[in-house]
Amino acid sequence: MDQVDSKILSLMHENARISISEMSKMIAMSQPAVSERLRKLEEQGVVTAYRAQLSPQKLGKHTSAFVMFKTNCCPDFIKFCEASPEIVDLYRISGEYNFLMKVLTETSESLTQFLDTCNPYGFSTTIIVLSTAFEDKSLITSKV
Amino acid sequence: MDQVDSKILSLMHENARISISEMSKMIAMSQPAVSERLRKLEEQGVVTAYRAQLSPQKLGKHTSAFVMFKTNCCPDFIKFCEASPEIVDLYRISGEYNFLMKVLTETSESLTQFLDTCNPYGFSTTIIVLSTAFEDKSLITSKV
DNA sequence: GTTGAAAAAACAGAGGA
DNA sequence: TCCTCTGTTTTTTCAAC
Repeated sequence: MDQVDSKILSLMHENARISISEMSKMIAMSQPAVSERLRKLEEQGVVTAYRAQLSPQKLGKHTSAFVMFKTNCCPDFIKFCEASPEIVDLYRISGEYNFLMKVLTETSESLTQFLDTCNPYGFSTTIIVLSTAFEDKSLITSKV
Repeated sequence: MDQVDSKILSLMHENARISISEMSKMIAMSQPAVSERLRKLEEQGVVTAYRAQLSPQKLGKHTSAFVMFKTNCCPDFIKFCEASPEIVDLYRISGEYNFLMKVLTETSESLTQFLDTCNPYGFSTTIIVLSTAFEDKSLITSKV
């Protein structure tokens, strides 16, 4: 992991569909060399996936919320969460609550309906997202 | 936005570096047709970005937390957050707190140091992430 | 790490259901 | 309108160095 790798990761964070040849021009290195470095970063698990980022709004998901949950049936609860399309992220947390999840629903009504389906598993507190200032800031501080 | 578009978005969520030609085989449609559909989805803003997903651990970020913040100097606070590399996500929220942020730091010590830098802006509550059950579940429920 | 040739993919235009 | 077919250009892969 040197500065060239950092630059590759930084470019890939900006646009994961950039071609290897374009990257190779930007970092002044031959295309097979860049290709091999990227392959190694994938192999080492530094790059875990390449994902298209989709607009929730354009897909009809207009309500976003974080829900903190307190449950004592963890394995079942995790299965339930995996099967719930509304839940995009699920974290195990410390403190009064067990879990924190990010939820996307069409409307506040469908959020209510979703919360009702969670009731059998325990107690929750819901934090409504009013707006997103920014998301997915790069983990890499690339020089050059 | 028909089922073919859904399938394209689903494939792109799984692997954003998939080639158009491979997708065209999978959905039994010619390559220019798939290419044009993807172009339109980008143009319409359904696809907002393509990002490499990086492993925080492999980049030395071993501590993950959500921090709720209460501040009365919003514009300045947002600028501060944008300039803080530890903060990857920032949301405006309803309730007792103003903001919710996701923070990644190297250790719990560096999390403490980060929280100290936030002090001038208001009050915070920190939720430590013990583990991630899952993240970035697909927004698309693609048939076929 | 570079170069250069072969294979694959993306692009752009013409024409058809 | 949306798709397919086809030829051209670009990119990727793989050999040898």
